[in-house]
Amino acid sequence: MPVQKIEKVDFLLRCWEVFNRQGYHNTSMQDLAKATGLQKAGLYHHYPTKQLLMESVLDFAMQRFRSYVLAVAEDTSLPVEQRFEKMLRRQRRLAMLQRQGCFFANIALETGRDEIFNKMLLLAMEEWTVSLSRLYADRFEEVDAVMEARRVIMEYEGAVVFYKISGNPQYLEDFVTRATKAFRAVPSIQHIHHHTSIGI
Amino acid sequence: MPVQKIEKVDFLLRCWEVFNRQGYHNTSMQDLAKATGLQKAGLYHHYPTKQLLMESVLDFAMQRFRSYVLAVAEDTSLPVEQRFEKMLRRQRRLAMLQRQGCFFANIALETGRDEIFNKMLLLAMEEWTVSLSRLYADRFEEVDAVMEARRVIMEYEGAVVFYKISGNPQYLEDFVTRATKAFRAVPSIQHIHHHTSIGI
DNA sequence: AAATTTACCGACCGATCGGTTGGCATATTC
DNA sequence: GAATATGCCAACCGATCGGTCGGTAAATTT
Repeated sequence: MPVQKIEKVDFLLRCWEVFNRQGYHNTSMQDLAKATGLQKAGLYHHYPTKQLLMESVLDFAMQRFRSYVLAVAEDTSLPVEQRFEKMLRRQRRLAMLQRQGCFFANIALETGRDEIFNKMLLLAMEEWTVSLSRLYADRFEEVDAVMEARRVIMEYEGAVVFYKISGNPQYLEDFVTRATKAFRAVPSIQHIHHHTSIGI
Repeated sequence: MPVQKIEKVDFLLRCWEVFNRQGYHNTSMQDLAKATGLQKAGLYHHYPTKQLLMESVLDFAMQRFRSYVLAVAEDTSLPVEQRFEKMLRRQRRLAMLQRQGCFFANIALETGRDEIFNKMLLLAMEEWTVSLSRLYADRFEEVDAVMEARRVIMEYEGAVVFYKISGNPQYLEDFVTRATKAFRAVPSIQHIHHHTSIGI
């Protein structure tokens, strides 16, 4: 076999950048070819359809998100408050790269009704939620921790909407400040593993 | 001049439905023609470009949003807590029509980087914020009322993302419940018009 | 060294894109 | 009733869409 013109990781990264900048429908295979240095037919050698290529890109994006953002939650060398803030700051930084916002939300709102990427997208959002909820674990019971984590992610997604149409990073900055402050304000409970049974 | 095939309001409504269902880039002039009963060239008789047609649709959408959702804030026949909940319930209902979510957010995330509709979109979001913030007026100082209103809208937009990829209305329902409960929990202050000047 | 597998490309496909043109029919103005 | 203005459409434009095909050149297997 001949030499590759581009490594798989580089290839997916370039595609991700284009999809993130232009959206799914507004990105053509021609655009992706140009961005990766291949020809259009070269893309179809590796991926049978645009949709399947996008699924690979989504998968790749999730891996990167996992290692760049979600991994912070597991870094036990940092106190939980710092982990929380660091996670939000990394989310924020991602959103501000080229002012694209949140890749998952972009694709979610654009293609949600088509049901083509929803399974992957929901999986990503729920994994994100679980990850963030672990930081609430010593402050809330599990159900509440998950709900609060989801609420914070929702607020983040909304902040991204404001940021994206205004170009003003203050919306994101305020979000981080507000959420971090609220997190610190919740008192830590000593996590008594109380099963709800009473008596006997 | 010959008879019109369709009233302007009906025309814009049909276009809005299509744009809301399919997004901006994924909607063709052909699609709009079919939805309105005209031919493509007929559209171009009224609007010189697709972009300008969209601007009219955005304007129309804002008018409808104003009268269906924002107007609730001004309905002084209802106590402020009920106005608040009614507004959120109407937002929620709008998002669930055909599961399209929030029209403004859809277009914002799809076209935000293109800078073509951002001015109108930001105007819409800020008008929404101001409207909702009026309900906080007897609970917060103005700056805080605006910030809290914006925060609730952000949370709503995030809830819509979850709803759209899951099809599960519970995300929206929980949002309304949570936000309404939080609103009721804030104590009403007697709105002393204190200018920040001290002494003299 | 022959056969096979792989990475890739130039050229092409029918369909559709946003947009244009010329003209027809109807309602209004004069 | 002639002139004008309007609402609309059939047919068309070059460009681009997602996707296909036949082939070439290089690395690997045999």
